[in-house]
Amino acid sequence: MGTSKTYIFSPKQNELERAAKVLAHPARVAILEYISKQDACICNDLVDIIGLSQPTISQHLNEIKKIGLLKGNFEGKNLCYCINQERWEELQLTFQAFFTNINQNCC
Amino acid sequence: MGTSKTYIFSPKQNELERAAKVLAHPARVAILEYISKQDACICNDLVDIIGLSQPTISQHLNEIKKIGLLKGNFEGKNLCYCINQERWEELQLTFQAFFTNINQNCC
DNA sequence: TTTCTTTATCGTAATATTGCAATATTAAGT
DNA sequence: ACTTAATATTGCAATATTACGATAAAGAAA
Repeated sequence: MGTSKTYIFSPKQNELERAAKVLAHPARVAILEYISKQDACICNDLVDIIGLSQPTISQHLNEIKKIGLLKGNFEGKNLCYCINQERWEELQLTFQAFFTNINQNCC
Repeated sequence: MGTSKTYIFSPKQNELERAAKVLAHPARVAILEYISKQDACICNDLVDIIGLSQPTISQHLNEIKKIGLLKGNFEGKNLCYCINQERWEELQLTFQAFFTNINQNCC
């Protein structure tokens, strides 16, 4: 127990769930908002901006990375990354599709 | 620890996070998809359709209710409820707004 | 090479989430 | 009142998430 029974559900349902999970923390929302509004790659300073410890920010960034929302250089001292726009739009469509299907003939 | 530091973030960021959290489980996605595609109120049978136990479904429904996505009759034996369309559109806009702001002058 | 800066990983503690069996509740039907 | 059917609540076990101090790793700069 404690684990979601993902195998019961469709790939699309699990994909939406995975995308939603990334947005299901205000720090990740804040990080994504900040990066997506920058004019260039971001190369540090997230720790100061968000206000969580460096390890915590690192973990959150990793979650965002895992779903493919970041692209850039992830080697060496100074990271340089930004939003992976293709993936961004893909997820945008995923949410859009979810919210678009709804009937209203009811109570 | 184990608790998100929600007080660090803006109301909007926390609102998106709360909405995302509801979608951050495939069962809740499935439940919402099913209800939103019905032509009328739903009055039972979710347990059979989703494939989780009755208490578990009840808990998931409660999470969905808490964010205001369901309206209807919640008293008595046979529940009858459907999507609260106003709230649905509100959350749709919340996600839309989030995904709309993005710059692309980068790597 | 040593030092400094930046990011990642490890280890751990606190809390949250998920799931279900057992039980309670609620109201309709008899 | 008694039974039945549907949903809610309780209690608990397993796992996941969040956060951070300590430490490691990887370059850049001296």
